[in-house]
Amino acid sequence: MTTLFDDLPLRGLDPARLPTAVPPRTDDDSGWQADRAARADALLEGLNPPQREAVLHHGSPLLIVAGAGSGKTRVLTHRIAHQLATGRVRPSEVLAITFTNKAAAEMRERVADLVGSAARAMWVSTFHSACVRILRREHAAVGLRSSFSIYDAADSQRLITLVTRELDLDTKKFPAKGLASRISALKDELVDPEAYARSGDADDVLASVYARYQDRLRQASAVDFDDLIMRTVQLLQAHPGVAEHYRRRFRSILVDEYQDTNHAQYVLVRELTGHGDVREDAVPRAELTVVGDADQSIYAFRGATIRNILEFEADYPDARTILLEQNYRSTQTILSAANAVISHNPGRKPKRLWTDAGAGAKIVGYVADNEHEEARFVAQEIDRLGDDDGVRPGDVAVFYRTNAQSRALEEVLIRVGLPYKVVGGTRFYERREIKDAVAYLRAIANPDDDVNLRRVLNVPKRGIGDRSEAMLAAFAERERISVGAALERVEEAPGIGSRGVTQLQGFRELMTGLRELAAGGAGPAEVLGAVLDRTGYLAELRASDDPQDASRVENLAELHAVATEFEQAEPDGDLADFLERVSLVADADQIPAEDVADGAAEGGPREDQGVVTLMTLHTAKGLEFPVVFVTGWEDGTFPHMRSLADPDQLAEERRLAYVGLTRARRRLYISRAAVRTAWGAPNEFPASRFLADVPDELVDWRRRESSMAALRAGGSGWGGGASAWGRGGGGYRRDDDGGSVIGSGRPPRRADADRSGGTPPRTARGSSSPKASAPIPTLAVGDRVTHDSYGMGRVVALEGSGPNAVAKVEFGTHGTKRLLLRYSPVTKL
DNA sequence: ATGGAAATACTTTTT
DNA sequence: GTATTTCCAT
Repeated sequence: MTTLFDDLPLRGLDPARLPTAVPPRTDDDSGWQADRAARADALLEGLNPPQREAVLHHGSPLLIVAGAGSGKTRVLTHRIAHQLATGRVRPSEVLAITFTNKAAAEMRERVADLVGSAARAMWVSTFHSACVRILRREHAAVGLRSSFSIYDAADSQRLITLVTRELDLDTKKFPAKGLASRISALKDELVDPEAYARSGDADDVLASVYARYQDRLRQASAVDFDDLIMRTVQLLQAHPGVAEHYRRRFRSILVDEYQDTNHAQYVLVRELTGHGDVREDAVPRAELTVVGDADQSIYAFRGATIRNILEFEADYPDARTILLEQNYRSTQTILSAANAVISHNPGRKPKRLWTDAGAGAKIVGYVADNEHEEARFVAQEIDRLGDDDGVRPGDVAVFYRTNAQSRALEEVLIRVGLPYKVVGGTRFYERREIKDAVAYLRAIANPDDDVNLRRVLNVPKRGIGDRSEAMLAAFAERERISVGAALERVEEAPGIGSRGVTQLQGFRELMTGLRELAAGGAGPAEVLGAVLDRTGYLAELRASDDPQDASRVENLAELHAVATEFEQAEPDGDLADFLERVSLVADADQIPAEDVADGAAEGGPREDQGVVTLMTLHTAKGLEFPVVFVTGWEDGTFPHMRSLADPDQLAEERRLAYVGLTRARRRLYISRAAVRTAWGAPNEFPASRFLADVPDELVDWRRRESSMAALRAGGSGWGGGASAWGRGGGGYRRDDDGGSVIGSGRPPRRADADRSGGTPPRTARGSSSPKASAPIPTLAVGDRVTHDSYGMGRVVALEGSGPNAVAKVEFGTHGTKRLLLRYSPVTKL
C-alpha cells in the first residue's frame, strides 16, 4: 500500500505503477459532461482484469480480497475516482476509512492525483477520526462538551485506578490494566455497563468498576478510544434523525483493512450504510466497498474479528467478492516463502500470491549465536549490499517482534555508523513531559477533565499533596461536581490546611489565566508556550543538570513546533482541534512519507541516502521496502512466548510472519539468535517453528546452526566444522514434527540437541546460559510452594517452560500472583 | 510534603 | 536491565 520507494527501479516488475493517463480535472466545467465517459475509461488503463472489475462494480456491496502488494490502494483510489467520473457519487458523499492517519493521508493524496481538488470534499480518515468528527458535530445529542477530552490507554488506566480506589477495591487484586482491557473488550462488543450488569455471567467487580468508570468519563466530558466508536454507534441508533443525516450524506463508503475491524466498527459501518434500516421509506443504502486480507489480520488481540471479512458474504447476501492475487511488489521467491508459511494456518480460505516478475534472489538465512551477532550480521549485510548492489540505507528495513529487540540492533548500527531510525517504541506522545503538557492543554480546554487536571495539579511541585487532593476530590464527590468545579470553590472544602488552600488558589488562578488566554483567541502554540512558562515546568527542567531533562526540553520544543505547524496548516483550528490531532496519532503515522530515500536521485546530494528503518512487525503492515530483514525467528521470540499455547494466537503470529515476509520487494533476510538476553538474563531459544515452513530450496543459508548446537551435535571444535553448518549438516530442519502446524499439544520448546539426536538432553534447560543460575524448580499445577514474602501457595497454572517459565500461584490472603520462576524466591514443598 | 532508596514488576503487538 | 512504584526519612 504505502509506496515509500516508488522511485526505485524494479525492472519489469511493476506495470501497476505506470503513470496514469488521467489528467487532473480542470475547473472549467463545460467540457466535464462530454469528457465523463472518457475520463471513466481512462481510469481503467493499466489495471489487470480483476482490478478492473473491482473498479467497475456497482450496485451491491463489494468485498475486495486483496493479497499483499496486489495494488489495493490503487484499486480503491481508482474506484473512488471512477465513481466520481461516472457521476454516480459526488465528492462530498464519499467516506473512506483507513486504519492509520498515514494511510488516510496517502489515500487522499492519491485520489487527489486522480481527481484534483475535488478530493478535499471527501471524508478520508480513520474510524476514530471520523467518529470524533461526528461526535463533535453532534456533541449536544450525546451530552458532551464540544471540546470533550479523548483519553488514551494511560489516561483510562489512571481513571480506573481512581475508580477502584473509590470503590475500596484492592488495587493489587484488581490491577487497572486488566480491568481496562476487559472494559475495552466489552466496548468493542458494544456492551454498555447496564447491558453487562444485566447479562447472566457478569463479574460483580467488573460491572461496578465499568459502571462507575463510564460515569466518571461522562462527568469529565471525556471519551476513551473505544467510546469513540461505541458512542457514535449509540448516537446513530438512538437518534434516527441524526442517522438519516449521515446516511444521506455518505453515498459511497469504503473501508480499508476490513480484517482489522471489530464488532463495534462493523456495526458502525452497517449503521452508516443503512443496512440496518429495514423501513420502507429508508434512505437508499450507500454503496459499500470493503478491502481486506484475512491473512494479514494481526490485531485480534485488540478485538478485531476476522469474522467480519470471512462472513461478509453472509452479512451482505447480495455481495460480490473479487480476489486480487497478482502481486506487483515482490519476487516469486519471496512470495513462495510467504505462501508456504501462511498455508499452514488452519481454516483459511485458499489464496496464492503470484507475480510475473521472476524468481529473483534467494532468501538469505542466518543463524547467529546471540542477538549481538545477529545484529552484526544485519549491519554487515547492509554494508555489503551498499557496496555491491547500490542499496541505500533508506532502502532497508529491519523488523522484529517486540520493541525491546531494537536495542541490540541499535547498538551495532551506531557502532558501524549506519544511520537508522526506530519507528514506534516509546512513543512521543507517551513521554512524561509531553503527557504533562498535553494534560494542561486538556484541562484548559475542558475544565471538567478531572483525570488530566489531577495529573498536573502538583506538577511541577507546588505543595499540593495527596491529602489536599483527596479532600478536594471528596468535596467534589459530595457536591456531585467535577474536581475542576470544586477547585472554584476550594474555600468551602473542609479538611484542607490553610497552606493547601493557598496553593490550590494559586493553581486555580493559573488555570483561569490560561483559559482566558485560550478563550481570547490564542492559538494552540501560544497557549502551550504560556503553559510551559507560567507553570514553571520549563524553568524547572532547564535548571536541572540531569541530561534526561535536557532531552525533555527538546521534546517539549518539538511539541511546540508541532503546535506551530498545526496553526499554520489550520488557521481556524482551536485548542480542541489540536488536541484531537494529538490524541489520535499512531506509530505508523510517524514514518516519513517520502523523504526516506528521496534526494539521492540525480543531482541530489550524495549524503542523502536515507536511513535504515527499524520497527516491529505490527508497525510494518502496509509498508514495503526493497530490502527487508526479519529477525528473531525463535520459538519464544517469534512466535512470542505467550502465544505458544494457543492455536488461535499462534495462527495470528503466523499471519504476522506472512505480513513481515511480504513487505520485501527484492531481497529478504531471515535470521535467528540461538541465545537471546531477555529480562537481563541470557536464554537459549530453539528455531522458530515457522522457519521449518520456509521451503529449503528458497533459502541460501549463510550459517545454518549456532556454535553451541554444532558442538553439541558432536562437531569437532569451534567455528570450523563445515560439517556443522555446511550443506548436509543436520541443520535446523526438524524431521520429527514437520507436519505439526498447530503445535498446541506439544511442549513449547525443546533443545536443539534433542532433535539432532546427538548428545542426550541436558537435565536443566537453559543451563547452557553463560550465567549459571540457581536451579529453577520444576513445578506442576497443584504443587504447593512457599514464597519468601507471600508464604504458602498453590500453583494454579503454568506458562512457558525453561528459564522463562511463569507460574500462576494462589497465595491465600495475598491473592494470585504471576511469578517468573527464575527470579522469584519460590521453593517447592 | 518531598526526595531518595529500595523493591518490584515488566515485555507482546496499538487505533 | 529498566521504569515505575512503594516506603521511609527528613
